[in-house]
Amino acid sequence: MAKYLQVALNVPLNQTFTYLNIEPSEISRIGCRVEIKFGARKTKGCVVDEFENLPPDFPVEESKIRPITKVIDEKPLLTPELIELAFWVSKYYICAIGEAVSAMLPSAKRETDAGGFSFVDEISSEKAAVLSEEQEKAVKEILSPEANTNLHYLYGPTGTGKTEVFLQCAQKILDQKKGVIYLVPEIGLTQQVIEAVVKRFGQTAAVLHSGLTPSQKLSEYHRILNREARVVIGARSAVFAPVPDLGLIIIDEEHDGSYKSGSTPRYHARQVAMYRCKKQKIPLVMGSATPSVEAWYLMNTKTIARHTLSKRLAGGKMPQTKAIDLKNEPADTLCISRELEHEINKTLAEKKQTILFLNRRGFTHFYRCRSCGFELKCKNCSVSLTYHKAENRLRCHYCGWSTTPPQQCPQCGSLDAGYSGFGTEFIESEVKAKFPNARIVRMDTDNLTKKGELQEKINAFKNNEYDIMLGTQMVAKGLNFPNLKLVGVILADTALHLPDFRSAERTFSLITQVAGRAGRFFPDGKVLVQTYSPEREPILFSVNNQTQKFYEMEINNRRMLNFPPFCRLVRLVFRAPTEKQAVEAAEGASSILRNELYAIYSQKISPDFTQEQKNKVASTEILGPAECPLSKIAGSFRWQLILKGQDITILQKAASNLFYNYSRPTDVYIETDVDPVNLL
DNA sequence: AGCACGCCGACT
DNA sequence: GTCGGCGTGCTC
Repeated sequence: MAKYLQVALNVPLNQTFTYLNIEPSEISRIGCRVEIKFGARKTKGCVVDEFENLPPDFPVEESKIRPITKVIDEKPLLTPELIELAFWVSKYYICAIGEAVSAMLPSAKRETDAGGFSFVDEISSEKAAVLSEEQEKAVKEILSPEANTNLHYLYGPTGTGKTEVFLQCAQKILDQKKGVIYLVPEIGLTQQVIEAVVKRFGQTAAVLHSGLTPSQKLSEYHRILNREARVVIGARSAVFAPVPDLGLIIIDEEHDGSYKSGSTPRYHARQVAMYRCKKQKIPLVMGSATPSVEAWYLMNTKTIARHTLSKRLAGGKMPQTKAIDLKNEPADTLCISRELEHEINKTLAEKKQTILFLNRRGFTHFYRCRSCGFELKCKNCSVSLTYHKAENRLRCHYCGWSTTPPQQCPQCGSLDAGYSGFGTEFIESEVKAKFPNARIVRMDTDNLTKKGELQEKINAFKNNEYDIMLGTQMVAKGLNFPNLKLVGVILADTALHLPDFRSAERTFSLITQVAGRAGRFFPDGKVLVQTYSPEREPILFSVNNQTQKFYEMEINNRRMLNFPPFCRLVRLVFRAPTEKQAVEAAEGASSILRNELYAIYSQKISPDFTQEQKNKVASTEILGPAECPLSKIAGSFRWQLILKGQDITILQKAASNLFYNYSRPTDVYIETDVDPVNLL
């Protein structure tokens, strides 16, 4: 047994700590949790390395090394593969190694989720369906050892049978005695996929979800480690499942935002999966009806192999989809247009169901012309400007540029222009007033804090206990209601106006996904999309089902404005109890970063850089400081800097030097976000 | 991040 | 004279 153990602790320090090993063991302790004394407190850590002799340049005196209190795990919880992955996560996402390790361990504090699942304990093995020609071909190509790439994408509209392809790929990997990780979005509405996996693989499956207690999760880890469970299904953090002899990772609904972690380490499960699969030389297969723009671009450049499913299996037609131009509605219209009202009444009369969808809460402060729909954007960044009432200015939250709100619309000259919007509560009252006899259920995250309530409401709606469901994001995902006939999007523009360069992508994806809910069971299913901007591409292309055209347009925009996938971003958020502190911290950091980049450029730090690399450093931009669009959260003021450049390693180097060496004032916190998914 | 140490103000 | 405010600094 090794004399010294290197222990990673869940503290924001970029180092490990050395302890004396006290418990003899035949096997290596790497990957085991240990209990230790750290300073004055008792805490837990994870062994990431072990050795017999201290290195000659060991930083502290040997007498200072304390023995561990005890070994928690007799057998390692993390394999050497995962320890290596933790070091990669720590370096790539700029977090302490201990923070990366604890994100992988079952005892990690529970990740937030909209609600837990409830599961059947009964195991009814379900047989594989017969594949269509398209599906057969996809399975074969994905698992082909001769494929040009290990990255695969299953692209196809709702109802074309992606799940069955995933399941059969998984089965073939199991037949090779290898394990599978199957990732699904975080939000509790993908229960159908989870049930399908559990039904297909029975005892061989392990489900990692947020409803599990730490001890339940630990027991699932043991089942995974001793090869009892070979298919692991779960949300984002399941990408770290310690599956021995991993053979495949599946990412369902790849476009979904919940694959990006919102707290340290801010990893993206897709990025982690890509790294893990590349290291293990195994395939990664993603799937969606609305791939992320990055993924689509990588398919175009053949970095990811595209496998298209085009045929609707159940025979259901795509629903009839139509945009309703709110500019043509009478002035006293609130949120339900005449046509939508008419269709809801028709659906109620047929005893069928309606879903009304509002794609975002809260964001009401954007400038829009109520005559032509024109909205003001930043001249530098091409994102929507946010109105600040106190100073009466419109401001860009990427670069800080600002302008006074025009009195009349710059495009059509109308005086009926300003800032506006509405939220779920308001719509609920209008729906209640308009359809007094309808049974209405509202679903948004505020409304569903209790665990299990979400699933109850879904089941109740499925059982026809309600006529109208009113909800945000969550109703867009993976739900199938046999009696659903009408889907109404209250205001498709709301996501468009988010001051974020991905707003077009999100708008397109949301409308397309919502539309996929209707018409799966009714040939005359209908989708009505209310908007002030029916001519805007994300809305136009989703309503007309012109997927290719949307991606072409959006990729061109990203290229012109130099946003991902044509550049890389690192975002730094400075949080402080007063605005002054946040601004000053961001300004201080900004000048340090400029010096940092100059030092890298002038080869003080990296004398081995080539001219090409130097050029990349020189073209790196620092945007801001600017106030975050969500300028105050839980009493903290938030300001941000955005690093933009061609080479992610340069951005990471500058950001990590800042993060670990900047002696920040007390009360100021820095959040580092590599490859941010949103900039709010 | 915690937790201790340490040096100044307002209480019994 | 003590209790306690949070600035600074260290943790194998």
